[in-house]
Amino acid sequence: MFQPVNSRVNFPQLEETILELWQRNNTFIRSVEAREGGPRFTLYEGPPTTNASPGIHFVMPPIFKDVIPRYKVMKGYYAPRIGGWDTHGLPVELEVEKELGFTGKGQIEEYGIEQFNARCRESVYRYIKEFEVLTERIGYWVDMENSYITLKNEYIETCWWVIKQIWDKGLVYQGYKVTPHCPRCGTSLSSHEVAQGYKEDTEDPSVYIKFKIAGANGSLPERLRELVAGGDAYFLAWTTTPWTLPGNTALAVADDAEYAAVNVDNEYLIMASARLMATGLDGSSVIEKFEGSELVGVAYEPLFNPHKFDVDRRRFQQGTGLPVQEPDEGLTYRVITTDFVSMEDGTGIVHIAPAYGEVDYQAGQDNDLDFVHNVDLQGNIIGSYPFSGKFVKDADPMVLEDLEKRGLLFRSETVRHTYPFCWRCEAPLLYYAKQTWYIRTTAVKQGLIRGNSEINWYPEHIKYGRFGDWLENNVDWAFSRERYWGTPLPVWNCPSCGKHECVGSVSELEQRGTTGMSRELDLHRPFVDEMTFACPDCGGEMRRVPEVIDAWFDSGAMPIAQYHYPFENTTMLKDERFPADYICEAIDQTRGWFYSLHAISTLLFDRPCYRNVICHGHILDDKGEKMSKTKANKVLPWEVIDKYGADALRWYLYTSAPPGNSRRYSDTILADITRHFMLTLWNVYSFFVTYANIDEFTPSAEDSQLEYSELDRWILSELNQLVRDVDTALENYDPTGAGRKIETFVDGLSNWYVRRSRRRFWKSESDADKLAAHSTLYHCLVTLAKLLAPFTPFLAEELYQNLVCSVFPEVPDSVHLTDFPVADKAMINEQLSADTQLAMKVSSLGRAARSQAGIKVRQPLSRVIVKAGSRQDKEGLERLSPQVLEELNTKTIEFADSEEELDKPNLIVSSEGGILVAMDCDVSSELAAEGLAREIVHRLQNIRRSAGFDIADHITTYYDGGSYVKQVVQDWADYIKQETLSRELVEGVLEEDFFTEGYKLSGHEIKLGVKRID
RNA sequence: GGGCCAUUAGCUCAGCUGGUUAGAGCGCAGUCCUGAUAAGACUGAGGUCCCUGGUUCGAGCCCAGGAUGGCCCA
Repeated sequence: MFQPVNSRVNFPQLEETILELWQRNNTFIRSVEAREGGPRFTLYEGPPTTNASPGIHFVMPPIFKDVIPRYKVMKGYYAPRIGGWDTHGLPVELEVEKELGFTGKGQIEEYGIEQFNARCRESVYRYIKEFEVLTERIGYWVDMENSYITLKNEYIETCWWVIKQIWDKGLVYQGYKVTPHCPRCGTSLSSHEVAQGYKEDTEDPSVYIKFKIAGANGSLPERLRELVAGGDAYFLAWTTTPWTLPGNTALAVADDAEYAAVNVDNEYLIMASARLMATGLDGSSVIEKFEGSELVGVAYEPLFNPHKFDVDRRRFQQGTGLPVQEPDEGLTYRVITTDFVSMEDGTGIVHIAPAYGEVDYQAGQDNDLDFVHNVDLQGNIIGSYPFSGKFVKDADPMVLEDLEKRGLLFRSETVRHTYPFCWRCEAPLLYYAKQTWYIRTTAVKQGLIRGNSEINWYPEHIKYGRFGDWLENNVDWAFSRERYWGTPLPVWNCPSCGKHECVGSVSELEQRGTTGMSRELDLHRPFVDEMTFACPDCGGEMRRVPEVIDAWFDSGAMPIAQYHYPFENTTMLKDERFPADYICEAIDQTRGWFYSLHAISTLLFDRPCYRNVICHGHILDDKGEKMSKTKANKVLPWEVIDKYGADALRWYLYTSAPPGNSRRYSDTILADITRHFMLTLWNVYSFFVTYANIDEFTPSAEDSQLEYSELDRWILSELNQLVRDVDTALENYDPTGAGRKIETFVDGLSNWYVRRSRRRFWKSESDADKLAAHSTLYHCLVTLAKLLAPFTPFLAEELYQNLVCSVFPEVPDSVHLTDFPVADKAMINEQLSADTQLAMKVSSLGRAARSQAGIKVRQPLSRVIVKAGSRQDKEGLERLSPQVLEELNTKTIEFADSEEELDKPNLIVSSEGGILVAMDCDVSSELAAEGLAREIVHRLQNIRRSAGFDIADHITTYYDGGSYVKQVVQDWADYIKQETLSRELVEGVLEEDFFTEGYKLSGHEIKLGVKRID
């Protein structure tokens, strides 16, 4: 006996009991260990950052990670999977800052780095708990007891080792460069972090500024000198960042463009001719025209002479850096030429502030320009400007006000454009020249590209699209952060002689005679900052530089850091733990983890560290918009799981769209999936168990003796095709294709096989045909359980436990310990598949014809006439005619050769795709009587059901009606008895304790009553 | 400004190498069927296959340009 199965099922509840079963039996670990000795399959866990409670976006990667190793295990692979948590970095610090109510870095230092970092540690462990609970609940099997955690000393030590390796290759350097800087977090961001924070439609000032040409300068071109002599002349430049104007040290023109001097209110403004129209100055009179090259070298007066505002002026000098310049009251700057002057926006004259733009900095270097920093690292204006002390964005209007007073503001508008913000704290980023530590990834660019050629990307276009392009445009990795909670950069500096040393391990620190290591070792700040050692060159005291490293570096080092290589697990590079067979994360990781993994692996080993990647899109809300806190459109995973269960969520993610696409989530889709797929399968299962228990069917291991019907052979053929297709799809990292095939199969199983087979299951006699039906359906369900195990592990387990474990005590005690099904090619019959599809089509057309004629299916008809599309089709239909006859409730099937033959008044025809199906709608008195008999059976069944009888209960049936009704009941007595499990049919009075109902059927009054026989 | 992806019914998605009248599920209206079914069948309404050109005997599919959305880069 199988456990009885209720057709009403609560999936979330069911899953909870399965979870307990797995826990009790230690099923996950055993599923891994059972395959020890098999070929190894390695998954790398991309560690989630544990800085907040997990949202629905968190469940997408683990669900796609899970399906492949589960499948591989069933195929015999040894696939231990280790979890991991990304615990360092800005996001964690921000969470703690929020808790403490901090708004800037200064408060952290006041609070104390030791306490601050302790809170960071506490915070991540708190969130790790939440992630663990959710991970388990969604059925993601990963070893969380041995998870790697990036904050551990061992993990950090490996990161140090990696940096030392790169250092020794001469690929770590400190550069004075313009980097995207977050004034709130007080640190530079790497290019992949910046990428995550662009906001479109950001409103900024759009201002046109007048730069007065210095008349005293003698080097003016002839025509310009005449111009200046006649009145004030200005260059007109455009900017969206007024706060950078005090840092202006040059104007740039395109040397081959035409510039015009126009007369505006008796002043002369010079700008590109091509931009006159866009600036609205095309109506003004053009006084003179110049080539851009003619303007180069022309001097103009600074808007703000730095010396008047107590700000240093430096100058680029080849080789010597940026020495401070002497004060100069009569300071002028000059026009230069560069190749990035746009004629698409602005005035064709570009304002250059070398401290605040990458190209500006470059221009400064190339032209030995002056360099003025008028902003500090917190984004506040320094010096003694009228707007000093203000945050740059707040200073913007004050800068303009000041310029307007002096008549230097030509026009002030606003513009909407795309601007980068800090991906975490949303402060506007400032491009800011400062010193940062870099890894020279550009030195291994060819290796990065070559390695990528060996990686399989799903979807494929990522390979030479987004990821390939990214590698082609590789820039050096700015990997230091001026922060607190992170892997400390293991570089020590000697203040006396300037020597830098990189430390690659704890033992190296010890060997150097490092002081400050006495306490219990913690490689984080501030403890590591207290560790000092003597400079090998001059004997000075070497101190660690203040920076920590980008947390992306941590996660990118995980292939080896999770094993504390090379300090432990020294064989890991050779025993198939490296590289990974499979990783899976969201598309935004092309510049994140996918890159940091690839970069570090290439730098260290000159080879990729992963072979196959599923790169999935994002979950959007039901309107196709990104889920975000501010929009309040976030879907919480727990709500979904508590309502529909993890399997439904998993199935949705696998089958609704290919993983590479972004997808819209809505609650109704989960409801739909539950009804359409999960419950359909469940009902087939429940149907099977119901009848198997009634018949005391016991599956046997060998079923070769069975007499399969055509229908059985058909579904078994479909099943074996399914096994083959699912296997192939999963082999090719295509869970979506595999899942969709399973869906189609389950639909056919339920709505053709089971529907067509019902009679075989409920007929009274237990014959060979019934046994074949039971065996076939049993085999389908058991195979489905195994096929579904990687996708919907809970439902699969439930089916397996009840259908298999309860019968065969010697089998593995979980579906996840079984082997993946193997297709029996001998069972595949393509012809039968095609024929059955045709029979379905003909049945469908026949029903359409009946519907047209208004004759219900319960009324038998004499014949159906089919004009098939081909001889082959006709033969196929002939073979399957019993199924068609039953489905259409007709006595005979005939075949026509031409459409004309179907053109008769009693024939109602329906057609599609060259197939014509005609129903003969003449209802003889015999057919009418049979129809009435079937109608009576149908009514009796309904009474039985509403009376609450069990399917197998026997009854006595009472009936009353006119003579025609009585005659029909007598003529069809055997049939009625058999169908309704009636012992006898009693004509006459209906006693009150019976269940009775009265009807009018085909114009005849009839009363029916039933009573259960105990 | 550049790159990648998507755009097919009200919604979610299929659509093979270019080949007859472009499909499914959900939803809607109606009819039917049903002792496994929370299901199923049939009919109907619902399509400018994002747009504009081009290649071709033939384009949802190939090519060019553009639009919208998502992601990424500047």
